[in-house]
Amino acid sequence: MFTVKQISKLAGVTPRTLHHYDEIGLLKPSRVGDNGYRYYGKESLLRLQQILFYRELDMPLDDIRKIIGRRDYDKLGALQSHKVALNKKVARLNRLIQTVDNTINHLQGDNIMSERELFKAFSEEEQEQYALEAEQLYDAATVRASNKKWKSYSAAKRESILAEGNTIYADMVAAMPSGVRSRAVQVIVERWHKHMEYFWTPKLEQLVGLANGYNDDPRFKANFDKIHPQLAEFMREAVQVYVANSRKSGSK
Amino acid sequence: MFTVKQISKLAGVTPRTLHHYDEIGLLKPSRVGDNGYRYYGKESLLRLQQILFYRELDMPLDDIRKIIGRRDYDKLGALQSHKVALNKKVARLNRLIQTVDNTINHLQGDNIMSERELFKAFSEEEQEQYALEAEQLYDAATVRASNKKWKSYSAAKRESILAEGNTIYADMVAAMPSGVRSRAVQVIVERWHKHMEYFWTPKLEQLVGLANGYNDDPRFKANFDKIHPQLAEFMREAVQVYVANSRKSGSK
DNA sequence: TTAAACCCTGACGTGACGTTAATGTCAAGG
DNA sequence: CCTTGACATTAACGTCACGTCAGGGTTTAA
Repeated sequence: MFTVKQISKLAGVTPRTLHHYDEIGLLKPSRVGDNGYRYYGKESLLRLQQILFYRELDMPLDDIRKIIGRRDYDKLGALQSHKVALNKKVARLNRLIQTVDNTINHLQGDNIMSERELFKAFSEEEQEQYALEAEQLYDAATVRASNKKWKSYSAAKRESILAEGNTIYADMVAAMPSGVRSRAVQVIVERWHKHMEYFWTPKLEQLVGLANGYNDDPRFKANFDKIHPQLAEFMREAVQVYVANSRKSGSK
Repeated sequence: MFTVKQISKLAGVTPRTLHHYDEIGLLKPSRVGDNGYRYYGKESLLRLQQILFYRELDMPLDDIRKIIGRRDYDKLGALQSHKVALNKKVARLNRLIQTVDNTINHLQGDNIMSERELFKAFSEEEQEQYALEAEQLYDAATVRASNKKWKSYSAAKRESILAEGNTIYADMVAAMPSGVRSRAVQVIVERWHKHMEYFWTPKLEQLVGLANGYNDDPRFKANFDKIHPQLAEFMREAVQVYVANSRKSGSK
């Protein structure tokens, strides 16, 4: 059993916040002493953690109460979606950072920025339009086929394939400054294209969908962010250029 | 010249917000028509962008006004620090994501979590306490010496040193799952120790300070986060173990 | 037994707008 | 010229998540 002060220290909130949460019925103490003191148990801790996650995503306390108050409330599912939401926040912040960079260059006269560009990272919108596309790409059949191919390799082979992948992404990060259209980057995209065939043999258009998936699908995005916060986004643009070019030269 | 509605669409704020900013003298229109209409010019856009960046970092509007109102206000410098602050936010979110993962495992019974762990990503604290130490480490003399040594290398040599560094950090990320005390990690720390001598020859204790610097100094931290969001923190712990062990075996 | 450190309940304050109301302005089409 | 609809204005009260007193009781360690 913890007192308000103890909880407040643990969770980084003030006692007043706990009073407030009690008042509005969001987090009631497990037990109230005869002296009126609030005592919280371990379940309260877990519930408070959930509340803080939702609050982190700017949800009104009233809505939070409604959600975690439902008797069929699914803790695990909620945590999964917290992760997705937090990843989106990270993506947004990364776009903001990109905008800061652009603005710095803009002020130094190195590039020009339209009015829209100045703010495009702030306004949400224009996200998720690729969601359907990605959904379609990662359908059950594709995933099954891809898994099968992967499992057919020896452990050593798998190691070396993963290593090759890491090298490609590392090279890509190194080449980022030269821009998505640069020869250097496009050569790496080609290596990446070849590399993908260890998993499945994508058609040219599917490459774009795959690169979109790197951005939209949290499973991938998180891993890419570890390498470089702008890598997924950069890859998407680079692959678009690559596919556009390949089509031109390939179809004549 | 833009009207309130136009600005609001561009920047993703409501007209009411612009009214409010006018009221409190944070962002006044470039011109007010005879009809009382507010008209904003391009300078206003840039100023609004700055305001939104500060707001993104949860700064009170009153403070924002004071800062950008100063006549020696440095736009570029501000943007630089926006970047640092945004990167800190990203790092925090990554820690939160890590906590979500841990909690998921915890609920599935795969690991146990202390009360502190449940919340450690929320509470800020335990950042920056090494600030002084780091300050001391990066004093002018050290930095000068380090720069001098670095400049004495040929361009090719520098390239290869940087590459070696990248390899070490990549290997470190790969070895993270085995824990800070594992043989694998400690061997890599030793390689890192050797590697550092290209820059200067740190005394054993200074290694700890250096690794702390990776966490505390935003210049380094941002770069480490690009490789892996927990790398800087992991290095700090690993180096502490390394130094403790070296002292034991070295001094007998 | 006394001080320090904790607890309680009101109740009002605050910051950044949202919302509503009542009213004026402008551009386009009939 | 007149209407209509989308814009603009000011004024003023509402909201949300607490912060901040004020006034008073309780617990613990010296």
